[in-house]
Amino acid sequence: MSATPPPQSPPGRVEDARVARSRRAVLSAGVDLLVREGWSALTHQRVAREADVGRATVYRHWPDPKHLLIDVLEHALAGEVRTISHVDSTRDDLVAELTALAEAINDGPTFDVIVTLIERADVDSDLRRFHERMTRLARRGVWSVVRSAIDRGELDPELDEVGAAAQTIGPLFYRRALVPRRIRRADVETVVDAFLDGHRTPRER
Amino acid sequence: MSATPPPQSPPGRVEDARVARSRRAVLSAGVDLLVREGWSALTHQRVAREADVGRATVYRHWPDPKHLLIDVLEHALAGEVRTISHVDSTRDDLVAELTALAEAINDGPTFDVIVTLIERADVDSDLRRFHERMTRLARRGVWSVVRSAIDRGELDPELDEVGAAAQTIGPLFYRRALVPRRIRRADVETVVDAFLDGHRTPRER
DNA sequence: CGTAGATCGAGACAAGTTGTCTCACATCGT
DNA sequence: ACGATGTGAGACAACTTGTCTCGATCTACG
Repeated sequence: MSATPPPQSPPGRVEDARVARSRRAVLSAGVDLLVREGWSALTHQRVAREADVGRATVYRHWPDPKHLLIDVLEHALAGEVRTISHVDSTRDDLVAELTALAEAINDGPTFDVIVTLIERADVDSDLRRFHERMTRLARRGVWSVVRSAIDRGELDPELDEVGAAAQTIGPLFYRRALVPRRIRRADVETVVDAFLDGHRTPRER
Repeated sequence: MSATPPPQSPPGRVEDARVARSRRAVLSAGVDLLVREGWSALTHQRVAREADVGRATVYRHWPDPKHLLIDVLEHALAGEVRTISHVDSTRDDLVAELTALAEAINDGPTFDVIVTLIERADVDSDLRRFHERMTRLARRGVWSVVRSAIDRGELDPELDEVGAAAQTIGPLFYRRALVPRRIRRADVETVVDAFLDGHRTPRER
C-alpha cells in the first residue's frame, strides 16, 4: 500500500523513470534519516537535502508529511519480511522463527519502524492501523508453530495468539528496547525453553 | 536530578514562589502535552501556551529544549514510584510487583515516558542515561523477589536480573506496546505462572 | 528520430516558529 | 515600605513550511 496517488504497481500506467528515481532516492534517504535521527527528522526539507532532490519534488509526491512518514516506514520494511519453513521440532521451529525476528530487530531499520509506530500509534489513527497490521504479521509466524504444537498435544490449549507472542516476542523486544542491548542467540533459546517449559500440556499449579 | 540551574532541593537558597509556580505550571502542562501528542509537542511555544505562561519564561528556565524534555519526563514519573512489600509467597510477591508496574503502564503517563526514552535513547546520550537508570529501577523490584526465590532454592540459579525482567516485564510491555491493549490482572497472573513453571530449580530439558 | 507532454530543480513568497533581547510591571523576602 | 527579582508582552532576525511559477531537461510513444 502506498499513500500517494501513483501507487506504483496497481494502476495500469507505467511509472515515469524520473518519478521512480525521485521516489527511490527520497525513500532511501528517509530510511537513513529515520535510523540516524528518528521519525521527527523526516521533514520535507531534511529528506530533500539528504536525497539530493528538490524540495518541491518531495512536496509534489507527498503533499502530506504523514504520508511521507508512512511510505518511509513501509519502504524500510520492504525486504525484511521472510517466511520461515517449519520442518523440525517445535523447539527448533520456534527458535528459527524468533531468530529471524531477532535479527531483523537487531540490525535493520525494523526496530526504528516499530518504535516509531508505538510512539505515533497513540496519536494518529492511520499509524495505528499500520501498527496493528504489522504486529499481527509478526505474531503469525510464532502462532503457526505454537498452534501446531497445541494440535499435537505438546502445549497448553489455553494459549492464544497474543499470549504466545507476548511470552516469546515480548522478552526479546524487552532486551532490545529496555536494556538496551542486541539480542543474542542464547537469549532466543532461553526464551523458547522457558516458554515451552511454562506451557506444557498437563498444566498443574 | 533536575537539568536546570536551580535544582529545587539541593541548594540552600529558598526558591522564589513565582519561580516555583512557573516551573510547576510548565511541567504539568508538559506532561499533559506529552500524553496527548507525544514528546515532539514539547516545544517552548506549545508548552508556554498550554501552561498559560510567557514564552520568555519557559526559555528563561529551560534554555535548551532537551532539558525541558528531560524535566517533563522526570516530573511525569514523580509519584509513580511505589515500593512493594514482599511478605507472601514468591508467586504473590511477583504478582504484586508486576501488578503495580502494569497499573503504572496502563494508566499514568509512565508508558509515554518509556516510549519517549526508547525513541530518543538512540539519538541522545543524556536520554540514554536516563533510560538506563529508569529501567534498572523497574527491574529492581522483580529481581529482589526472584533472587530471594533463588536463594530459597525455588528458582533456577542461572537466572540473572535482565533475564528475569525480560521474561516478566517483557510480555506485559508487549501487550501494552504492540497489541496494543491495557494489561489485565489475568495477564499478569499468566505471565507469573509461566515464568515460575519455566524456571523451576531442577531444570531439565 | 522527433515531438508533445510530463517531471525536475531553483527560487519567490507569505505565514509561522525559534531563539534572543528589552522593558514596564507585579510579586517576593525582609 | 523597599530593593531585588521574576514575569508577560512584544520586537527582531534567522529559519522552516507550504504553495506557486518558471525554464530546462527527460521520457514515452508514435
